[in-house]
Amino acid sequence: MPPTPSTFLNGVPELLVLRLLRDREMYGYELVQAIREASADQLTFAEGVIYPLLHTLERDGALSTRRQTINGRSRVYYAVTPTGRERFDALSAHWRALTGAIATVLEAPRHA
Amino acid sequence: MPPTPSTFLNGVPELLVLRLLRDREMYGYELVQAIREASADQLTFAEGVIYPLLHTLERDGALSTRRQTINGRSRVYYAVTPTGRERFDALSAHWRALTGAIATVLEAPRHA
DNA sequence: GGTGTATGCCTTGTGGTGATAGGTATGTCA
DNA sequence: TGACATACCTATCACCACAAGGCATACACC
Repeated sequence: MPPTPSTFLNGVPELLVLRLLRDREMYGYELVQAIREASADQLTFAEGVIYPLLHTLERDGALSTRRQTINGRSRVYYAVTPTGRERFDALSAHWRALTGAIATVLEAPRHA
Repeated sequence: MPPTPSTFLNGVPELLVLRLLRDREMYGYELVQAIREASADQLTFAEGVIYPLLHTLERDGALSTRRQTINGRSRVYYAVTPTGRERFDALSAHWRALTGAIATVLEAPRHA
């Protein structure tokens, strides 16, 4: 009966991943926690969401990868490419436009 | 390659339908245009989205219906029930919490 | 009379995506 | 030894917006 856990979250993982990687390169496992921490535990996307997303973004040319072994564990660092930067800018603009429009409808005094 | 047209829109039709019906009862066809107009054409949900949604909300007890024939055409008016009102309040709160959290991540100066 | 447009309802099929639930492997610490 | 964190991955499911139709009546225009 209650809305599904993913209500309002369509597209959000991609938006946040690109946003965080805009600051600095990170690896998947790190991103999962970074999103949770940056949102004060309000946003949590599991690895099953992040890893496939990273693969898609890399395949689309939005991210580049760099492999590195640290303490015997292998990490795959992702960085935003110029294409990815454009993608983030477009996504971000889309996000602002939509949330603005929705706020307009929600806050309108009355709908005659 | 660009994000799908429905990016960021998961759950939004339900939120807006309940919001508009909170003001006054409306029928499906009317809601389709009301959403478009209330958002200055920035938000458009076709009948294929709205009608099934109305049926689901009615089945869940969030909406009640009233049939009326006007000018030979049959209309189905929908009104928010107390259950629907609660649902809207919950959805609305969820919306504000998520958009707030996302804004926090987006606008953070830097993610160390 | 015929044609197009608006009104008003509806359904089916598909694609995209977050969620769930696994699996594999190494390092660390009690 | 066992438990837990780290770090990668995949397959399957459920949900929902979208596209693309269908059906019927009213009305305007030519």
